[in-house]
Amino acid sequence: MENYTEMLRAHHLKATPQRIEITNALLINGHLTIEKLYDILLKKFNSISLATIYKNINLMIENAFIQEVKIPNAKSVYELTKEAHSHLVCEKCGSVEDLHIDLSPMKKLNLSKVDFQVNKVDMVLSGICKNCQ
Amino acid sequence: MENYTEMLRAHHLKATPQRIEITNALLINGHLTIEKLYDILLKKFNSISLATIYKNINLMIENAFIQEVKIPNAKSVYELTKEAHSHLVCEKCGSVEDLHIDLSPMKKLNLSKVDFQVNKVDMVLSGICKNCQ
DNA sequence: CTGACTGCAAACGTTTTGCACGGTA
DNA sequence: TACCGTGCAAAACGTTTGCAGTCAG
Repeated sequence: MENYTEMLRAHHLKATPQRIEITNALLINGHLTIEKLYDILLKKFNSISLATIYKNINLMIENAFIQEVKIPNAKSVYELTKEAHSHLVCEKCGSVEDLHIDLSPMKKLNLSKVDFQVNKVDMVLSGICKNCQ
Repeated sequence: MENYTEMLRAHHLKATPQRIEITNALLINGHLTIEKLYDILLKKFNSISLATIYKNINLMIENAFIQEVKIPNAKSVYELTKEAHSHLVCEKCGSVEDLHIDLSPMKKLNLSKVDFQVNKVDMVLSGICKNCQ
């Protein structure tokens, strides 16, 4: 928390209560849609605006504090930026979990037949989570 | 072409000129946004409606003829359904190419520590394509 | 104290819907 | 011929913008 206050200031962004609560909600919940984030923040600020959520999400994406995760057949979720990882998405309950798996071999495509310089790998594994099995 | 006419009928969908042109455009172009698809179809049908495009895209997704590909920082593209594969997206020119690479090892996650039954793997590699290097 | 941020309302772009007409089977 | 599909217009949705008041630094 204090952590993100400093991070915000380091990027010349004011550490408003709304912004701190956004990072907090993501820290606790891991992955959130705009909708759920709004619901959560409404409990803390009874008159927070969706516009504020959008403005801050976009600002924080630009500053690389958070990232959007696009998911097949579902709304995007947002998460705090951490080391590169993939995602497990449950087709039943919609839960999203991180999967830390080494995809660096994928970055060496330029050495093989396909001539493409890979900068980033986004992988989503869809299936059934532990609880839903 | 005749191919898709049959496929449509097999699914109790009428093989209208608009639908045939959609499959045709995807067959020729590989990956298209709604926007580009609309532009292409406008040249064949000077009064085609965006509503028609959307209705048909959704219908054909439901019938598994085509698939949506969600791309980081860009609009979704649509492609004809074929065997599972990944995508190479150029960050400079925006081009999308198929990459046929074996990801079946990813499906065996349930055998390891992570208990998750993987049904589908969606991977997008972002970087710089051959032409843009 | 001052510029940045919030919340509201309006605007915007994209996607969906309802309906009358037209075309496929 | 019967019904499905098209095109139009309007509506619904998610997101962005402009602005006046407020707050963090």
